[in-house]
Order: sequence, then C-alpha cells, then structure tokens
Amino acid sequence: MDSDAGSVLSREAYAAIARFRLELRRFLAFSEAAAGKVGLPAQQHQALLAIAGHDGPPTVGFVAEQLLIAPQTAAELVARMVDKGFLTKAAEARDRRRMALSLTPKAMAVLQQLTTAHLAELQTLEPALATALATALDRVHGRSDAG
Amino acid sequence: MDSDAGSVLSREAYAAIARFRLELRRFLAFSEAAAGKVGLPAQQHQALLAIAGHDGPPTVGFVAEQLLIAPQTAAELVARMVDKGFLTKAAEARDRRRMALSLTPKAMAVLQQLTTAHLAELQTLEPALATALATALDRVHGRSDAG
DNA sequence: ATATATATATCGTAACCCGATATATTGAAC
DNA sequence: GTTCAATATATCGGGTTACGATATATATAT
Repeated sequence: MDSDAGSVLSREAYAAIARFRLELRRFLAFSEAAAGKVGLPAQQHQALLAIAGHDGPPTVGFVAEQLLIAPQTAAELVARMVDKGFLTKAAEARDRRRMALSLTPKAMAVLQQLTTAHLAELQTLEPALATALATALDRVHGRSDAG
Repeated sequence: MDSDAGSVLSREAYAAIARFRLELRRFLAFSEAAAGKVGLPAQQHQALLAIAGHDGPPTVGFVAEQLLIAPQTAAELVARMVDKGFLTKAAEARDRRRMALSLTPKAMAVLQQLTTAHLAELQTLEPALATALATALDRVHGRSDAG
C-alpha cells in the first residue's frame, strides 16, 4: 500500500504544495480578520454560518459535527456566543437534553455582512487557490510546465 | 461602497458556503491528524513544508512570512523544532542576526511521508472542494441548479 | 560614534481545545 | 415503574500555541 512512500519529491513539488497551503492560510487569515472586526472569533463565525445554513433545528451536537470539534468544546463555544448575544438556547420539547439554537437578529446582521465580504474575497482568491492546487497535484505526476 | 451589504442571502447560500468551509476543515483535520501521527503539530509540519520548498536560505523571518504569524511566534516555533531534532539553526555569516535553518534527515523523511499522504488525500478531496466552492460562488449570483 | 532599523528571543497572558468527569434526560429491559 | 445503558450537554483542569511588550544583538545611516 505504501509502495511509493519512498519516492523522492523535488524541491519544486514541496514549493507547489507550500504555495497551496499559503493561499489557504491567506483566505483563513482574511476570514479571521473580517470576523474579528465585527467582534467574532473565527470559530464563532463558523458556528453562525453552520447554523444559518442548516435546515432542521440546530443543536450543540450539530455544531460539534460541522466544526469537527468535540461536543464539550462546542458546548463552551455556544455558551460564549449566548453570553455575547449571538445565540439563544432552549431545551427542545421532544428531547429536553438537546438545546435548540437560534441566531439573534444581531447575529444575522453580522453574518450577512461577513458573508458578503467573504464571497467577494473568494471570487478574488479562487483563481490563485485553484491554480496552486492544480499545480501541486500536477507536480506529483512529473509535470513541470510552469514558468 | 457597501451598497449590497444589505442584500438578503438565502439559507441555501449559507448552506453552500458552510459546506465549502466544512470541506476545508476536513482537509485541515486530515492534515493535522497525519502530522500528529508522526509527532508533528500542524504548524511544525507547515514550517517544514515551507522550508523544504524554499529556494534561498530559509530564516525565522521567512517562516513567519509563510505561516502568516508574528516573528516572535516563528522564533518560538523554530526553537521547539530544533529541540525536537527537526531543524538546525546557525547564524548567517553575512548577517549574523539571521538564523539559517536546515531540515535534519529525520525531518526530510517525515516530510516526504507526510507529503505523499497529503497528495493522495488532496486527489480524493479536490473534487468535493472544487464543487463546494463553485456552488457557493454560483449561489451568490442567484443560480440554484443543484439537485 | 551615535541613532535608528532589523532579526531574533524571552516573558507573561489569553484563547481554545481536549480528556476526564458530572448531570440530566431518554429509551430499553424486565 | 425501577434499573441500567446510552445520549446530550456542561464543567474542570491542563496543555499547546498565539500575541503584546520588551530585550538583545547586529547592521546600516549619518
């Protein structure tokens, strides 16, 4: 299975992958900065986005799933967001262990503004990101037509 | 300038962007787990990758630039990596303030293995990532042809 | 020689995550 | 309807890493 784990990778191959990761970091750094400007740590922004995009009733567990974090971490995150007035939390009638989460008007306003800015930034960064990824994957196969 | 900051975004639009961010997190989670298995925190892996892909002599400042972190954070990161035997550090002759960094054989072996695994994973995730991004950007323009 | 700028390093502090654990609630077994 | 296991959320303690403020060494300008 690991038959080519010993194949030698060129400096250019590492450079191409590093470039892709840098483009990724640039987007994430933009995102974190934009969220920070409206008073949201990056994870709180992601929680709002996941909740706003969800069809059914979002819960703490749903946030954990979408953010790929442990349930207790999601509980802490949600608690901070409730404290700051971005979310409301209420036990579901059908299963009182689950907490139904809702965005406050403040959260909806902030998320809309952030999302607009993100879409514009993604439009800008998408070509560099796509090119960097394609180049990185191409290098693996021995191609090197870049200038 | 913020003329369309007030445009209403649909739940589907949020869902599409949330999906893209989830795909991104999946890749980053894979990367962190893979690096962790060989004893590297995510940032140390990124530092190795940036150094391996760099042409000239890499320095602490170069690592800070590539990882988008503050210089003192990069100094700390590099110090931890030297302690663990992944990097060597030596003042440059031409400018003794700068520290020339080199990968140890241990680091090269680990990075090669990690990179091979990452390229395979990227091949797998790339379609989902590209589709999610394209869908998110399409939604903005009012399209909704997804099934 | 002096002042300013640059590169790296150290220290204290804050944010976030997780493992272990606790509590509340549900559902299953009997 | 009581008991037991499973699920959902919450709390606590500890570890990692980031940054701001600051320190030191070296380089550059005048």
